[in-house]
Amino acid sequence: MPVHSPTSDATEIDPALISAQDRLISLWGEMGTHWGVPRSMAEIHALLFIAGREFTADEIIERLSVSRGTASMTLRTLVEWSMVNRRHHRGDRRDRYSAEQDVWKLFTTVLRARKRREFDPLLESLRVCRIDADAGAASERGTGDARPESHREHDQRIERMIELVGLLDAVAERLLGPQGPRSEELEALVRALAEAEQ
Amino acid sequence: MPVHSPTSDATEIDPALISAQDRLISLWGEMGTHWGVPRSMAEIHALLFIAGREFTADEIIERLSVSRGTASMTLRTLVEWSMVNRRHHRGDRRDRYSAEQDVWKLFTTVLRARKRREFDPLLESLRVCRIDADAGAASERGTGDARPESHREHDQRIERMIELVGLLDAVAERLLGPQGPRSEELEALVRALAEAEQ
DNA sequence: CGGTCGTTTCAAAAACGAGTGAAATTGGTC
DNA sequence: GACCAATTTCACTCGTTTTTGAAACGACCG
Repeated sequence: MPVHSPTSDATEIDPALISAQDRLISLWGEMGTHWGVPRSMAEIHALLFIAGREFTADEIIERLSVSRGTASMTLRTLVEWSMVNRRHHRGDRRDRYSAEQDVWKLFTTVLRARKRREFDPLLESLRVCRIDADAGAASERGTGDARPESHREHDQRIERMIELVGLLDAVAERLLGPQGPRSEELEALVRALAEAEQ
Repeated sequence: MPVHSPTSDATEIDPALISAQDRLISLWGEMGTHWGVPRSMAEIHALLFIAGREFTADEIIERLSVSRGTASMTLRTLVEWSMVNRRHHRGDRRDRYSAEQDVWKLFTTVLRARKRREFDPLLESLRVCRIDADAGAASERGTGDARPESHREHDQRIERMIELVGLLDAVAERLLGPQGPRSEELEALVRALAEAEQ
């Protein structure tokens, strides 16, 4: 076995390191449950990130005591979401998994995913919550009734929500950039905002 | 009963309005489940927001078909988080609940709550995930060993996470301001960021 | 090809969290 | 201070989501 491709046993017998990693893995798993991410998914990602090297599925399974099924499904999802890379090594049938090490890229990846999966559809659904003046009013236009006050107020509230969500969406868009995230620029922008004078 | 204090029956017999409200309530409840907020909590808040008037607990219970217990617990939490105001009316033992109508204030309220409940403790916990050079190294200082490479790398990764979370925390701090949120300013800031040149 | 190793799928179990409703409590009233 | 209405609490139920583990699948190797 080549020296530069050490196994888990060879590299990770350092109790202080292991225990520090475990603290982060537990913490991250706990955070996950508060943010709608399955605990094992967060834990697996935390392990790959903090160890900063490639793992085979079996190493992950053993280290975190998760089932084969969970590891497989979770890794697939993490790869789909571009949080983890899968690599095939010649001469080894086992795939190796590793996590993006740039925390800013991680951040934008998550932001992008949530925007696409939640903000964009939300914006669309909100529009449907308006009381369309045409739809209902058309049938009773003959009465000469103006649109009821209550309808106008309702629509104003929806409109304000749309405006807020749309604005946040635009901020995300701006941060992500039109053709993929650019970490340095994003970081600079956020830093500027954080440090702006009170 | 005074005319200016109409009951649910008196004000809300407009099917178009009710159904539009219901659409929003369902949508918001659904969003809640994706963001770690109990469905009923999101629904109750949506109802109070979109109706834009005060409700008694019983009105909420009937309108949303939730149990007394859920209504009580949820309203308490919503009031704790300053998302909903409770008001006592003289001559009526029932409390009335209403939601903040300014969506920007809502946004800052949520931001503030999540920051306090999640970001701040997270930052604290992350620090504990470092391999403190003093703690472990002290016992084996005699060996003359420098701090292992693996420990330095580990701490660097943690440090980068702390930096990211800390920066987001600082942005939130900046947006919220030192003595409570100021909606107009916040809105202007976010608008500027959204519209900045690409 | 047949065997081996690794991955994926899926039905069932376990764990978790939300919701219920009756009982206890509170607070106001006569 | 006893009663009544409203609110809160909490042990339990119910539904969902997560996790498991075994079986099916697929790919690579000799």
